[in-house]
Amino acid sequence: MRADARRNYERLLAAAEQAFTEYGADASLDEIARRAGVGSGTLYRHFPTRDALLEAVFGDSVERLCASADELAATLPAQEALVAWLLALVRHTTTFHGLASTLMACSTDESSPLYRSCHSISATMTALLDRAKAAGAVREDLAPGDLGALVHGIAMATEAAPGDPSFPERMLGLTLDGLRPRS
Amino acid sequence: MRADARRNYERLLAAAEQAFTEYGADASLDEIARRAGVGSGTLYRHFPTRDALLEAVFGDSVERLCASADELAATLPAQEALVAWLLALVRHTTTFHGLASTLMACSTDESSPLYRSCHSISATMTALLDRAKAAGAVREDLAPGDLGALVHGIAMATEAAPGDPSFPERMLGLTLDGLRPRS
DNA sequence: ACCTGAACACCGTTCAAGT
DNA sequence: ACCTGAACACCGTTCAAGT
Repeated sequence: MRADARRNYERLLAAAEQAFTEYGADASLDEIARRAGVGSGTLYRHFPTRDALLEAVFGDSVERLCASADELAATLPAQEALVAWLLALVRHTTTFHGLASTLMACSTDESSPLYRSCHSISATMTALLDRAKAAGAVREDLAPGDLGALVHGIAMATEAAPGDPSFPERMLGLTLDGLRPRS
Repeated sequence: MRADARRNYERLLAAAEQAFTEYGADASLDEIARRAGVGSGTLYRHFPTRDALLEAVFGDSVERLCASADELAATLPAQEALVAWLLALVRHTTTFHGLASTLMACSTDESSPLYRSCHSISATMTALLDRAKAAGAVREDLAPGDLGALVHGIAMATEAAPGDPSFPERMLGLTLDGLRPRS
């Protein structure tokens, strides 16, 4: 990549992260280009869609989040590892408004730039869930997709209930209790 | 109200219901005015905000939904009445895309035209919840606001998972199990 | 090869001019 | 009293013109 192109790419990424944090996932793309000191066409050249830009901004951190599951699995009992990772997932997908619903929407669309991130998330969750099932901590008949939907629902509810830092933990606690095997 | 004003009001209401169903809660207001055969200024005269229009379109059905709780409470055991009504609530708030998050956002904003509907919903839910607690079917420490958040989360997840009619019921089932008192 | 910014089609909202 | 539709400020996206 040419030097000026690379510089513009980096500037766009920084401006996008700032704008997404400030205004949410539907921040104005024009505003992002303006903040980066770049023509709007340049933004579209580097990132053809909003999802491509979101993926560039957040893809790495999603991969790190998924990688962290190995450590949790190695140090914690199955059930605690699952809960801890799901909490981290909710905190991560609520770093800015609208990210949770965006990730939810692309989970079935293989052509989306965010599909890779969605897939990593669901694969990681499934692995932790299987381990929790094997340990008898979660009922066998729980479909990974259903757990994913519940967690995304909690993430979206969290976005609507700001100012209560313990909210995600409490919601996850209430929900996870319902996933225990019947005694 | 003048005869032509009333006619325009009715036309706007019909066009809005159609557009909301077709395009979701963020349907173009301009398009709604056009469908109603009315200038855009007329729409704003009758409904100063999008929320005012949403309230006019859906307020009555929310009141009917809340009124139906009495019948459920009279004919069903406490736990079943709660579950049945929550399912009806989810089905109602997912009649078109974006309604659930709109209702969620206005639950704390007393100045919103939708606040009345929000309040009716939470009051009805609290009554059914208290009855379920009294019957020993739900744990005493469950805050009504937390149950509301979970249900809204399920509604938003439902919007993102179309084509599975049993989805809301399954999600509610999973969640409600977790709300049982510990044995 | 890459960038710029004008151009286009849209949207929400307001308001002067009409009846 | 009520309505209309032009006007304004925005937005996403494209593309001819520049370097």
